[in-house]
Amino acid sequence: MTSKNATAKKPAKRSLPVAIEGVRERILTTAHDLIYREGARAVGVDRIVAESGVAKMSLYRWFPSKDDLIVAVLQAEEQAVWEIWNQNMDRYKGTPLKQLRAQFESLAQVIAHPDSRGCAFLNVAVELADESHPAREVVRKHKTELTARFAELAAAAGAKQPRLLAEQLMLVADGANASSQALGKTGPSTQLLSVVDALIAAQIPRKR
Amino acid sequence: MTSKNATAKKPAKRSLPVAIEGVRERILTTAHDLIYREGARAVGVDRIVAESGVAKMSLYRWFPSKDDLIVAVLQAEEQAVWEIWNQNMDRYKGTPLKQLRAQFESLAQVIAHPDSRGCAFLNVAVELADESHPAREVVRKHKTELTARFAELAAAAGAKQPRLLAEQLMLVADGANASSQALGKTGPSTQLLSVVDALIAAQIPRKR
DNA sequence: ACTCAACGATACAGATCTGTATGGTGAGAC
DNA sequence: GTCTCACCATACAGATCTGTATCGTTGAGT
Repeated sequence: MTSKNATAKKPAKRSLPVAIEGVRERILTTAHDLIYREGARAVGVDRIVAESGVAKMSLYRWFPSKDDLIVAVLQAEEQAVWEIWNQNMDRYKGTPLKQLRAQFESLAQVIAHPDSRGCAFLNVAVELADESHPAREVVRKHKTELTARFAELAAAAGAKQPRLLAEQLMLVADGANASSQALGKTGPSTQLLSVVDALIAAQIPRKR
Repeated sequence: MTSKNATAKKPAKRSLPVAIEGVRERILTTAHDLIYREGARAVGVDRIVAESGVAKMSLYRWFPSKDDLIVAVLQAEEQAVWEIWNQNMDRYKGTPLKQLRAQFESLAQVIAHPDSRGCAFLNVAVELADESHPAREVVRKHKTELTARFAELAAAAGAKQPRLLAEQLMLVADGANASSQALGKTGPSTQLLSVVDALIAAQIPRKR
């Protein structure tokens, strides 16, 4: 634990130009990349330090522990997810059914990418089995929020049971992510959209 | 690597009564349990040795390396899965649609159990990111076989596109497992059967 | 010009990991 | 009785892990 700076204040006290913000960001970007590709447990801080080209003490200045770094990585991932989400929302503004389906088209594309290793949140949840791990709370929070937004969209699209449809969609979203890791990107994960369409068809009568 | 016994022969050369078979089995059972509950990377061989009450050298006599032990654990899990599968098949012999649904009722029960930590194969695939890891082949093999059996059942049940339905079902099966780890056993994973029914209804006209 | 803090570089402490080496014990084979 | 081998117990080697300590440098604020 950091002995200095008992008042948990960020080191950048006077200004935060390119240099200072750059170090933290570089660490976070590298950690995000490595942890996603190889796993939070498989990647050590020495590796993150080496590949981000910073000093080890710099990492521990910005992140009190590796666990804190993992939490920060997931929060960064969450931000990236919502950016894509919002892009899809903007593109089909006013047509909730298309917005809903666009999110899954987007997910299907991400999963099909060669570098994809599924859902970063699910992966961390599997690797850090202890549910009291701080990173697990980030996972729960994100998945809960995602489910809520699906429910909103489902309601706006005229679903008979929006909450039910939202949970069904979460199930298949996680399924596509997980399955793509077990059986590759040409396996069952390619059926994501067909399942989504079947579930939507069962709840939203006509339209489109 | 084992220096002795270059001819990869099992140590039990004359007889294998309770004592000899017992040690290997105890190691395997303990490893299965620990690895499933806490993760293959989180659990060390020292821990497995301690909790199974054997000598460390006994572990390395039966399993040349930890990776080999992990492979053996997955193979044992696979065997356990097929036993449950066969029980469900026997119970509804002659009615493929009921057999198919029974497999998912069974899965739903397993997932809902307090000690469940999802699918052992998916978890290992996430933890061991390197797809050339020997354990990953066991995962692929199992999931491929499972998909094939779903397709057989789907065809027997009269599905229009059995292979498509099989892959859809694999997707939701993996989804229920994964989601139960992220959002708990009261979340989207509880919708497994409702999704399965929707997919079946879309492919199998009447019946039942 | 002076100060101060972020930063790089290196070394280190202490724990933990996989795998090996070694010696003692006990039970079945001969 | 003697031999053999699976097994237990312990210690160890060497690598790797998280986190800390230390020193020198640099660059911006005053």
